[in-house]
Amino acid sequence: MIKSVEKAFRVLESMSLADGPLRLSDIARMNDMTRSNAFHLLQTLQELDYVRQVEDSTLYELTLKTFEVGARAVSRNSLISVAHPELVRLSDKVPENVMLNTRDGLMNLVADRIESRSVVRTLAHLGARTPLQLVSGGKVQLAYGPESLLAKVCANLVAVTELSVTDPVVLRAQLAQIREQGYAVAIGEVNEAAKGVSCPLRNRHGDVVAAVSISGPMDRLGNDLIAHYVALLRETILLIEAAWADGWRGQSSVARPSSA
Amino acid sequence: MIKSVEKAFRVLESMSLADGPLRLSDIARMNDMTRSNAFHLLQTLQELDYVRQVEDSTLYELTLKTFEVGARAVSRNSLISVAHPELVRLSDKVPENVMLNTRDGLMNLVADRIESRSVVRTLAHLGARTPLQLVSGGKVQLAYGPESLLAKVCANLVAVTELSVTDPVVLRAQLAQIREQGYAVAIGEVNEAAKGVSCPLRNRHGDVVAAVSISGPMDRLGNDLIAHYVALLRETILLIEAAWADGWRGQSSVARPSSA
DNA sequence: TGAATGGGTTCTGAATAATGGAACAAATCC
DNA sequence: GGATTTGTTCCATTATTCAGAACCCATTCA
Repeated sequence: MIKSVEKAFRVLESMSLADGPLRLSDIARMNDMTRSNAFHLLQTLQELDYVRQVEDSTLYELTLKTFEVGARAVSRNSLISVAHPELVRLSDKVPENVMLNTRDGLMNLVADRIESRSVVRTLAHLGARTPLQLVSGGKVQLAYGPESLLAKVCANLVAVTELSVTDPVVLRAQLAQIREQGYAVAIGEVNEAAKGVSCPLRNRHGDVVAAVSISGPMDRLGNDLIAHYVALLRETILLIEAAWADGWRGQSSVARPSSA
Repeated sequence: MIKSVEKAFRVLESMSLADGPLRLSDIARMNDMTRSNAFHLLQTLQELDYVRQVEDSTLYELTLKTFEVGARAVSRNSLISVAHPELVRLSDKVPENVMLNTRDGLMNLVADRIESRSVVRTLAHLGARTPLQLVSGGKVQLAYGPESLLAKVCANLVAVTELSVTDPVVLRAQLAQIREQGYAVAIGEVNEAAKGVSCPLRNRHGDVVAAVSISGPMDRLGNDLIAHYVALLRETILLIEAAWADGWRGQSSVARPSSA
């Protein structure tokens, strides 16, 4: 573990979590380092164009180079672009957040998200990564995923809220149920007030490669609604799967770079 | 400039540019470092969860943590979510890519993008950052931006293609014209085959804070179409500006975290 | 089959490079 | 207006990083 690299990323991450530009000494304090150390790190990050100082001030802020790099990393995923329009359509029918979840290692990733237009809504951060077993989208992927994956997840179950599953046996039971009913529900396992429903999305070979989910505040996602939402999800997923499969045949597009 | 930090980011970036998992020795070669050096860096990046080894193999690939961090960095931008639906609507009327451009330092950033459904289309990478003076969206932002910004841009003009502006005098003339006509056109300055049209987007105070653009292959964006596209862009922009201004008044939404 | 190549990983010592602390001016607080 | 706090620079010391050699494993080629 190269220490200076670790520190640099700690700085980067703490800046991304803050909600505005930060002062050098705060950054130093947040990460217990000396001011001079933080200064050198920031200097380096600045030269690399990940950080800049806000005009005529000594405050530091992130550039969007992380976004550039990150976007490049997901862009390989053609599923996202195929799914997006259908998610938008689904979002019109439902007063909740609609999300496309994929797997990234042992994490569930919110690969795309259409925000609910409701005034009271839950936050669905695009790009958010959460342990698979704690969210409905992740559970679906676990339920239909290989045993080897599940084994790894079981090896380090950590509780985030009181409702988080921490017992492998319980988890396996949940997954069995999910397979039986064909959808997953997660209730406040990451966060007390939230609830989500997910259904699996498959590729041409029938492997589950993603999950589409609807999530919102617990009190609005009553059990009576679940069946209805599951139906909507399945409808949407069928359309996405069809469009995606088409993509493989119709993939003759001559793509050339562009000018904005 | 902390060397190991610089190297770590070089590794990260080279991996994000590759189109698949890489071998250790290739990563080492690409960045001229010894294998053992590359190994240590990858080891560190792996512990930090930016990199992982693909299952049952020695290949290395990026996790999507960069995406997580990057997405968090842009999420502060409420404009994107407000603009998105309107961009989708615009995209239905035009067989080209539609983009929302903002400024990030001296770079133009593709903050959002709806892909053209045309078979022949240009690539519009979400998250792409390009020098402001080379793309239509950036030119608009320069044209209406402060002199201090322009001065900094002029201080380091670099040519990317033969058509890139490299003379400050020429650039200033272009910007004057843009201000006069109220829109910008860029022709293959980043890339020979591409062309783009952009119009400015303003906040409540009248400052230009972004540009909406339509871009596509040069031969399809004839001069006869420009006027039409400009009209469509202006229409869209008016709607976005209105919705955005509303947001400031209607910003009472109680947001709570969610479960996927 | 067996040698040979190239790859990933581990280890070690040498030397570089990162770091903390002192110092200072500028800014900020009271 | 005096007292902190802050950003930045400098320096010397030491901890850290890094190259290189050595290792094992896989694959290739003879």
